[in-house]
Amino acid sequence: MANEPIATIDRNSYEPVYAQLVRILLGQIAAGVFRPGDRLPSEAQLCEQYGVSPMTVRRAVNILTDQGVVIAEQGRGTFVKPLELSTATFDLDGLQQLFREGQSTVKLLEARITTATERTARKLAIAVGDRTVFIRRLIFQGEEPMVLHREYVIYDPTRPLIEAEMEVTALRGLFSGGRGSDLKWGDLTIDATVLTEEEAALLRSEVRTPAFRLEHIFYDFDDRPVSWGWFICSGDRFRFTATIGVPD
Amino acid sequence: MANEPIATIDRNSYEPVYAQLVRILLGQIAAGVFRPGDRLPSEAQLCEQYGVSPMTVRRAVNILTDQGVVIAEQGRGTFVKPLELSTATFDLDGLQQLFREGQSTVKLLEARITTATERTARKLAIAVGDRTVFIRRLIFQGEEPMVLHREYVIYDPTRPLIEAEMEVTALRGLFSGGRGSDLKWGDLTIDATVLTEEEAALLRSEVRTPAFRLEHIFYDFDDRPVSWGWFICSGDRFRFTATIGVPD
DNA sequence: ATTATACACTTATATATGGAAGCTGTCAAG
DNA sequence: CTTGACAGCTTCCATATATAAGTGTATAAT
Repeated sequence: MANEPIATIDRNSYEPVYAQLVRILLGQIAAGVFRPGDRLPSEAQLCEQYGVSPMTVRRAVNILTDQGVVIAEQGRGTFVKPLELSTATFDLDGLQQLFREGQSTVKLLEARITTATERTARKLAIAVGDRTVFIRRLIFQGEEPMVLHREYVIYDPTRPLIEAEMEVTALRGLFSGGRGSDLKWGDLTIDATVLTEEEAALLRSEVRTPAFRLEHIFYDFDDRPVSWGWFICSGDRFRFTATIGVPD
Repeated sequence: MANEPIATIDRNSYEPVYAQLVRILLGQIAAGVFRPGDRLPSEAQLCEQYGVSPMTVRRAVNILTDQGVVIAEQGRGTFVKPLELSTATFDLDGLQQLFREGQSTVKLLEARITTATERTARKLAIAVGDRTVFIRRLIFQGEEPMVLHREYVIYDPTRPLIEAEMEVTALRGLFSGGRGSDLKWGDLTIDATVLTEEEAALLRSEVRTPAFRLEHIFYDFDDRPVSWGWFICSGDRFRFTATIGVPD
């Protein structure tokens, strides 16, 4: 009767019991009731304290575990994890918001068939001289040019990919998951770079402004590259953020 | 008898049944058996096909769901998600590897007590002129300087934080989760920048080389900032990578 | 023709139960 | 003092069962 928890489970809530338990435990960790290194109450204790079944407690603890908030050691207990920089994950929400709600417009600067250079051929796993489609787009937010996009797509007359890719909505589809394309997976890398003269002019910025270069290669279900390209984002208009630990 | 799965559950394996099921389903998605937009077999069908209980199937499907590979719609079915750029998450593994296995050494360049400037005071939520500890470190990989670190820590005589922070192992602790510090959470942002003259000299690189600036603020359990600082990583030695979709 | 109901099928949640595996301390035998 | 067996705790895994809730279709009533 000593450890009566302050928060209780609301059986009439729409929020499932296991989710309530996750929320309660997260709140206690955030409030400092359980600190890094501390042991959480055992699952049996949690069952009794909150009046729920073992499987429900297990589910809640599992969620905390693969959220990286706690670590469970068999035979010893469940412990609150200390801060780890390496758990930080940066996502592309900032970039994605660009393509929401029609606040952005895509202007097609160029789209033509070219022959692959040595570099392009290597990236796309084709032969030098093979034909590719080169696309250049500029993404505006209102009147402001925000992102420049260059992309090489393998030229394949049997596929209607070219026409689809050239549509202004193609980019949006990539971000918000539109049509089920025949792309299986992709590799992304972020590099630090500076704007070239051409890029600075298009983005209405100064030459040599620090910028991000988000490179992407997409593969089809035969694991063959389909497209290679990159986004150029001026560094004074973009940043990536992450939060580690358990904020309020 | 039509849909006998090729892979089966190994009851004698150390790998739990639910994990085996996750691996099997991921493999089938990667192999193109189930393509974006397709409906997975219903949970009841999976139960029968693999001879496992509903709860086990549920657990496997749940894992796929919060891995973002599939999306489950109540009453309709579970569907394979198409590629989404926004699901890409970049982690700091590259940076973390720096601190593994003693391959890196930390050289303390400077550590002295200063008074907060306007900018520092704002970041640390203190008054201008309050005392802080300024730390400058250089992280080497072998003979090569890789990362420059600057940090302002609130000066608090009651806490032995200063001595702890000044140890060369302090950085490693932050990355690999050493001692359970009294830090509750932190904010991280990545900016694009270029090396200043001082930074270029220390990192043995050219001035104005593109670089990443990883800024961090850590808070204690009273939600008050404890330290503010940033890492400078030359762009030709660092990049962030991510993979989306289901590769082999 | 339109609307309402019923039914089949789906995922979502929660309970009760049993056992396996790992850690830790105690206690007795050597 | 050391070693080994054992009990009691922990998390981990899997099953069987029941209820709830969303979706779509077929059917019956209006």
